[in-house]
Amino acid sequence: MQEETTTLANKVCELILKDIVTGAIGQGQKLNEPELARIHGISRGPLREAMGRLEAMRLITRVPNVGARVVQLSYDVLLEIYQIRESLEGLAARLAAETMTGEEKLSLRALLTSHHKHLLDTQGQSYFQQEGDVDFHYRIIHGSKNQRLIDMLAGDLYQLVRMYRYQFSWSSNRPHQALKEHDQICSAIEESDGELAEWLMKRHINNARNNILASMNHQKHPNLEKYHE
Amino acid sequence: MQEETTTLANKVCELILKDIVTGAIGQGQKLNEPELARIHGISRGPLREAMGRLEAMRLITRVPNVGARVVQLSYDVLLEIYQIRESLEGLAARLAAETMTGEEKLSLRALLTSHHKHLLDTQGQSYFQQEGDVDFHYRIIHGSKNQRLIDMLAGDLYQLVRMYRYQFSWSSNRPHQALKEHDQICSAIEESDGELAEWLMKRHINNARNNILASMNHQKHPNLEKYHE
DNA sequence: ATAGTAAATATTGTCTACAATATAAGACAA
DNA sequence: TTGTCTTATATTGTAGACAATATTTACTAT
Repeated sequence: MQEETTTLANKVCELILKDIVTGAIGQGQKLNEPELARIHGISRGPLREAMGRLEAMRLITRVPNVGARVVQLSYDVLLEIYQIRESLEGLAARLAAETMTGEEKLSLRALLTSHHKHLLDTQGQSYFQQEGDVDFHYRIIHGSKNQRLIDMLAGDLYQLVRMYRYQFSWSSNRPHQALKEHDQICSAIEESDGELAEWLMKRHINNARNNILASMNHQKHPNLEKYHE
Repeated sequence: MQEETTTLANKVCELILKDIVTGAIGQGQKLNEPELARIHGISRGPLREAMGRLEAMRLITRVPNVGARVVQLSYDVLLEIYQIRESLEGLAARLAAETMTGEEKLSLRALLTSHHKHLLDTQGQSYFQQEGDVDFHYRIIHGSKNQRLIDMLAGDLYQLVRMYRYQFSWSSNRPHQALKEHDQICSAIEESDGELAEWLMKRHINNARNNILASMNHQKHPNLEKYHE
């Protein structure tokens, strides 16, 4: 029983998505259709379809008759995203607190326990911290049970967040504090206190936002050298 | 100076979008590619690109090797959307209050004045009320200056809201109350009181949501007869 | 040298044809 | 009649060729 009925456009979209998120295809870089098609061994038809999806999730921008380029990351856009995340993930936390099952809550707590353990073992190794943060938020988003909300947050928006994490070396340098905040949010959810969960999540994301703002003062343009080509 | 450098896919996308929103292409209806292409006098290439965009804004759903269908509207999804709107438009109202220029504020007030006038003239004709409501929210969304937020609210999400307005005959039956709430929001914005603007907007949308919930009890499935084919 | 213009090239947009898959129709057995 | 299998049809996915637009290059005039 193979559920994976997919298409060339889907597969290539995934591949290009990864290259853009990790920076293998740099910011602002032009996407040449014949070249990309040749690289992936497909024709331009499915390639253009893949590019259409990347455009829909705003990882590339297209101009008619001119072509497509990878978006340019900036602190301004990052702050825009965090404003939106604060609102939407606050909502997600409230809904999660109201609708998560006992099983889901236990699983969420187990996730935090493992994060705590890893944090002690590795003295806050940043890579794990990043992925762990993504996991935690991911769980809560899905716990909201609001499909549209899930699509918005866990779909397009998070690809951009991942892209920033890879390429904007701001590297959450407050792992212990973040974990503590996660713990508070988890507790509120366990007690089905939606109002508190929302408030804590919004503060948590706002703290992360302030962390970014602080790092802006140190390194104004962290990766201008990547604007090659 | 013609700025409208567009493409066939763009134009046809607009046309099909309109047909879906207004119901000319009914809910759940299959979209046949050769047929649609013939109707619009284009080939399947640009048509598929147009359909990709409609899929991205979640007006149609596609299954590989099977095809595309118009989404089915439901009260559950409508409530999901209103939860999201409450959060995001609340944020938009706060940002608008903080960043709108004096000129924009004057224009917003003028809009409300004209709405008030029309409401008196027509005794709350519902069509105008609907469009007026869209206009008001549209202005505030753009006043937020957060491009990502603008795209999310004024782009994909509002097409769905429009679709519900056309096909889910819930017809805002509280025009005077809604206008009064708009007036309050506008005042908060004029005074640059972001916190109040956000709170008022959230309550405004929550009221609309409750209005929908109330109508759910009267007419459970308002347009099941449209599920033809 | 530089600015402007025209030809040449490259890239994107679109169409047509073909391959792969799914759906519908029909034949056969229970 | 009903259910299943086979065949036929229709529809979607993909490839390749052509048209339209943009970009680059080369050339001329100032």
